[in-house]
Amino acid sequence: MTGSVRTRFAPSPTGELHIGGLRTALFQWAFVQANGGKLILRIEDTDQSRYVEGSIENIIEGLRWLGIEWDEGPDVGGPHGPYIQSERLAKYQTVAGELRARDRAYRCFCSSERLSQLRKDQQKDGLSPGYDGRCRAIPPIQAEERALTEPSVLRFRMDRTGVTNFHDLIRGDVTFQNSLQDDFVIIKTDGFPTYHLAMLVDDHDMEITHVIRAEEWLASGPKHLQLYDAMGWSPPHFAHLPLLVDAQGRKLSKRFGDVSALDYRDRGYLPEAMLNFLTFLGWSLDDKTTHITGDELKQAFTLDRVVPNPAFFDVERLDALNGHYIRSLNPEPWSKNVAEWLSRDLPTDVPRPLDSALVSALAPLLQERITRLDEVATLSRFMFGDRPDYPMDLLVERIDGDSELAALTLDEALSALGDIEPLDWGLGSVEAAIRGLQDRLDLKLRKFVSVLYVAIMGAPRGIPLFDSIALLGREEALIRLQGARSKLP
RNA sequence: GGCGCGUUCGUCUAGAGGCCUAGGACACCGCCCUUUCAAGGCGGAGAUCGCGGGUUCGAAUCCCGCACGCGCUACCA
Repeated sequence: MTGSVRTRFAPSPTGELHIGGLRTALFQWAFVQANGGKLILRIEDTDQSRYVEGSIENIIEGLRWLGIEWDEGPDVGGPHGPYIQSERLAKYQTVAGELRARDRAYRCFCSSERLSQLRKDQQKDGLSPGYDGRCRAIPPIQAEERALTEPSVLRFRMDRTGVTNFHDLIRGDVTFQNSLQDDFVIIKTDGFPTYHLAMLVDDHDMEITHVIRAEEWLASGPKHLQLYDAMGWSPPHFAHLPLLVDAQGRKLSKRFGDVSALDYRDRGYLPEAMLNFLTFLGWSLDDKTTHITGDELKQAFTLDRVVPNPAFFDVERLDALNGHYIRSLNPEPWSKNVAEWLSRDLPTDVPRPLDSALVSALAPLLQERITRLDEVATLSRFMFGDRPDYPMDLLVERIDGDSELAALTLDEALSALGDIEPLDWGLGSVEAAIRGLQDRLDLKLRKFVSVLYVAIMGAPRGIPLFDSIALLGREEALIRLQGARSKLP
């Protein structure tokens, strides 16, 4: 591959950046990086009715979150701008005019009612649905006259003979019968181009060499190829990426739930984890690599290692990866993350800024038992003045309901911890005191420690107990133990 | 309905005629470690490579047919 590779990510501003779109962008970015090429971001807003305010910002934010950078786009400019299609209308009109001059496009006055009735009839008769070419034969002069008073669209005159085939970089040769093609709309009643025309014009203008997009576009290949041919332009290379699907094997959609890229960020997924996860949805490096960074990916990516079959978006795997990356974070950045998510999620009555000494003491205790950052607050809110509320049953849940043992454990803990001089309070003394309980109760620590967990944090599981008690402070720890004791007979 | 694409452990994948009695990872199970929960270490179970025909000394890998799934079938992208 030469250094002149150019590809583009071309989302529609119809809402939030879709996770499937993110994966497409990631592959495009990796491809371009691996080949010393350029990535172009282009906004395809030719459907005014679907435009959603803020979409462009959301898309850009989502791409940046993953570390994807582009060389040309609406925000960074470039030599082929503008990069928003609604600002390039004149270009589409020019090409449409050229197509008409070449008799490859004609006005169509058919109403949408007639068109949908036509489709219904065709389907009923087992025919391939498509425009029947009713307006094909209207003489151009006559069509222009009618256009003065009647709404019309512009259709592309497809060549219905022979076949169209092209080489897909991922699937190999693909062939379509031209007789099954129909004359599709290229300029809508409102004067805007459809996707097919706008894409063609822009890809040509922007000197795109590789069109990398999702498989759902495969079937429109013939349309695009004929359009290129009609204009006498040479087409780019095509690569259709496998779809991301849900557990039922269907294309990911809102039905699936979390389809917005940034929602994953907001639920505590690390960009490194998401990048790693998405990378292996359809691509692999070799027979054993399961972890990869953006830097490694942009060195190693090749389209010929993309598989053609769809991939299930398995959140369990994302979770595993996220846990992996959380654990691999150095103390500094991890602590920063904890502070951030704590102040985001802790109840509002906990005063901010948070006690930074406490936060950094807490951080290492959390690191190994968290999958998503939004679990940080849940696991540590008991440390921030939030006395646990729990039913008595929970105290004895893991000791076979033995409330006598629970009471004894609490009494002994109260006394052992109470014996520690306030000045001696610390992890060492607390641990010694609790461990000392083993002799007094003549039981292994693991046999009764759950009672203490519940008393201190309100659950039989959580971050390490000794640290928690030490961090909580002597007074507060004793109060909680007493509180637990008072629930028992 | 038509056309297109796809089909290897539950999942993501490795595999481009003999290296495959099919490898890795997640999930699952067990053991170890252990202050709970995790994490970590070790081990296990799990795929007659969608099915049926060929070609070949030999096929997950090549060819043909079938089945199933998905995608497309808009004045949406």
